[in-house]
Amino acid sequence: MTAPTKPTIPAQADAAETVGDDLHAPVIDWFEEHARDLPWRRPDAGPWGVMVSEFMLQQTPVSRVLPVYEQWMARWPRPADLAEDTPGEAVRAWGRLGYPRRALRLHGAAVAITERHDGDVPTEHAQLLALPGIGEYTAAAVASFAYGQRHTVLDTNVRRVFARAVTGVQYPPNATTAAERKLARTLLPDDERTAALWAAASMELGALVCTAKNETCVRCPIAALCTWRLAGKPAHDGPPRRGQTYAGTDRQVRGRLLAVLREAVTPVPQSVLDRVWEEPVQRARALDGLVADGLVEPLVGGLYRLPHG
DNA sequence: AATACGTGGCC
DNA sequence: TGGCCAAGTAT
Repeated sequence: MTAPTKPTIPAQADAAETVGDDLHAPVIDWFEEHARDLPWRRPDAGPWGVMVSEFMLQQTPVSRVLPVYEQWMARWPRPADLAEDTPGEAVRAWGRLGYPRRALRLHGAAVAITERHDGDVPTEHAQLLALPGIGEYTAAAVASFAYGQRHTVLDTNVRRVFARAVTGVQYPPNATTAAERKLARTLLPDDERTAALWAAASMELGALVCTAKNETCVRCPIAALCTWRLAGKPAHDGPPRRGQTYAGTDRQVRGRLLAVLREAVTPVPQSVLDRVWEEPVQRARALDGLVADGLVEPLVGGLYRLPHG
């Protein structure tokens, strides 16, 4: 069918096409000067190192990932090495990084890579996306950082940089919008190598300079072009961004239960787990949830351990 | 679309 | 001191 009326191109996207050309060089130059020397960015990290780092960095600061990453890569230097071990060992090695389902999914991804991809991290975005624990962002990140491909890598840092520099607002929307994806595509350099650099550079800018709080515009390579800054840095208006409650939630109980099981060498009796939380209903619900998620394996006789299978 | 999912550092 | 924040994914 033909579209009788072509939607008007939003003025922002139109302007962005021009603006993009002004942003790329300064941001990439800044990156090449100021990029952190992170282990997963070194040439010897390889696609598996990039992928492991991306799993660990989901919602988790670099400083806490570094030591766990080093131990992980030393122990499981290839996907097949991790696949041979139990998922419980992955959960244990995950330590206190948080969101331990990531460890389970990373193990599952390693198994899938071993079975379906001959042990090599796949190169295609669609193949990456099909792996457990890999969503839109991580698929693009691995394809871009590990294989130098041209993808829109839209994480919280990049979204914030775009929101400020181009859209002129302090914070991006709560959830990623179609408009943001469109803007990211518009801003993505045509050249593959430049696009990959741009992805890493715009993310690093958001992580180091254009931060959520206490942004340091004096160090920003595109401050002169930043719409938000030029507008006087107006405060975020819209609906408040949902905070994450934690104290007293099932998540806290799950955390305590799993902490006990991570430290245990032998199966743990129910009675020991019972001590981590007073309230029995919530305690039972949390444990059931962990079992349902595959993070805990119940054995006969009221014993529990990290999953072996 | 909204919600669940860990943990710890910071101001 | 406690809410905010940190390279999201799955349902």
